[in-house]
Amino acid sequence: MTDRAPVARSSSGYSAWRLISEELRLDIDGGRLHTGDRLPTENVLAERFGVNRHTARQAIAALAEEGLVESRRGSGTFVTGQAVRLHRIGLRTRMTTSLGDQGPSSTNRVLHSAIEDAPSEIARRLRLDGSRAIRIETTRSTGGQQISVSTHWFDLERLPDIATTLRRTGSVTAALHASGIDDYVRASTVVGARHATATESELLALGPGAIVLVTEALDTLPGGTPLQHVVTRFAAQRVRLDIEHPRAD
Amino acid sequence: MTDRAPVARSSSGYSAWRLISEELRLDIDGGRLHTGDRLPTENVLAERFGVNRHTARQAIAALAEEGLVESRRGSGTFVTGQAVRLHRIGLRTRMTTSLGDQGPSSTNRVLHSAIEDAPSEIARRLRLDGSRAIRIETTRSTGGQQISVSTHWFDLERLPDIATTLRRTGSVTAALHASGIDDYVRASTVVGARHATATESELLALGPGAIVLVTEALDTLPGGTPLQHVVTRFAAQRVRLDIEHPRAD
DNA sequence: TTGGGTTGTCTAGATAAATAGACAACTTGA
DNA sequence: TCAAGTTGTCTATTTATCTAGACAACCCAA
Repeated sequence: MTDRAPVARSSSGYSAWRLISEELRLDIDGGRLHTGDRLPTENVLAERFGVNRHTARQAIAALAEEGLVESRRGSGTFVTGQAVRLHRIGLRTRMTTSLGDQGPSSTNRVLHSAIEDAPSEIARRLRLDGSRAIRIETTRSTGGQQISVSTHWFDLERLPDIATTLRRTGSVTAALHASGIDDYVRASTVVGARHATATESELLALGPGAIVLVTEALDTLPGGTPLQHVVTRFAAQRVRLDIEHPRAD
Repeated sequence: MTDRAPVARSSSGYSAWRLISEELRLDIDGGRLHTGDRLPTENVLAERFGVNRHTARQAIAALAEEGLVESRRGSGTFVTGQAVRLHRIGLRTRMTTSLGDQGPSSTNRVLHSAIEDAPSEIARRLRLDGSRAIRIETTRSTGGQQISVSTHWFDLERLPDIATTLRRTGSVTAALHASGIDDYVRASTVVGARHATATESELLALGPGAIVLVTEALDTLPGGTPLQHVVTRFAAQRVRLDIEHPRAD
């Protein structure tokens, strides 16, 4: 249960109710408050965080709007539960399978594709040698919830049809298969976190200023030939990344 | 360079200048603005984000206070650069080595240790079977920058002296070695992201509302016997997690 | 040297967020 | 049934943030 110092709000750029709602969210998906539990009363929260009851109410209202809690007049505010999904990251990371066993009906959608010159860093990783690249923007949602948005980069010469097949199949694995690639592996993954941009907030149905987990990864053929550079932004409030540690048996 | 829609700030709980400074930070550590580059002028930024020049100034001031940019009267505001550190996560993840090759003088410090009943979920993962646990809070900093805070859980019966040896050596690996454990491996790692709590912000010298990357991991003996459950919160603005993908050769 | 463009600083006013208090509507358990 | 405790709603006030305009201090290139 939340039991921390009053919210420090000396002009941090964050309103008091936002800071409080984030603390409460922590208690909920940190496991200190379970589905069905009653939150502390508005008066208790107000006192605990050193704010007025109305401010505490606004924090609760924000969580209620997300469907995380539900207030009932006369009796209190209750955790309605939330599903944090696990996305597995490992040697054979594939979007389509990693979330599939948890949620129902999940869909990939291609938003946009274009032929461009890749930024130098990406061109280097894909070993483009001056050839152009295909950039594809996709989103993924499962169980009615937006999970992630991705930017994929492919070598235009090596995979000229990847955009159309990806648009048709909705799966990178299937699209690569259609291009004669039966297997690929994850060569590197770097994880960071930051605030969502306005565009990301819209695509992922997040409040502005919400947090995204950012993975930047390179997929290659088993031999090491680079295939895909992909940057994925996950809605941090809905996803945890589960990292695979293969045993060196 | 930032070229996005005006900041949507319809009572999001985030002030306009904070949203703008986060967008600018993105341009900087996303590689669109390099060290030495000049930011757009205050008037341009104000127009681009649809705010008053004073609001744009406040966004810049926040970045300047972090040392990310530097304003020079008459000529403009320039990126002073920033070091994002890579923390490697893999089968043999150890704090002491993973950041060591990048930065100079890095130190681990034990803040607190106590003998407690572990939360049920952690007790299960450590297979405590009713025995008590040792909880140890540590911080890590390198090159004068606070990197992370961790909460470690150990089995009291199995490792009764871990707190004192950890306090003396400053290294989990060394402390385990002193208890006769020469090797251990990372069994699982789950990564998430959220806003920092007030305590974390203080320990990591972050502004309130800053973001932490949270890893929750289990270390075991090579045979699978659980040793340590550890939750680490990294300052997201200073750290990226670099995930190891061992090749199945 | 000069003029245009940049950041720094000041004043004032408008808008939004937080505080303060009161009371109604409702639930629950004694 | 009743009393205590809870959330919902309203008004008013204070405080913080954002806007608006003006001008000084400074840099730099023509």
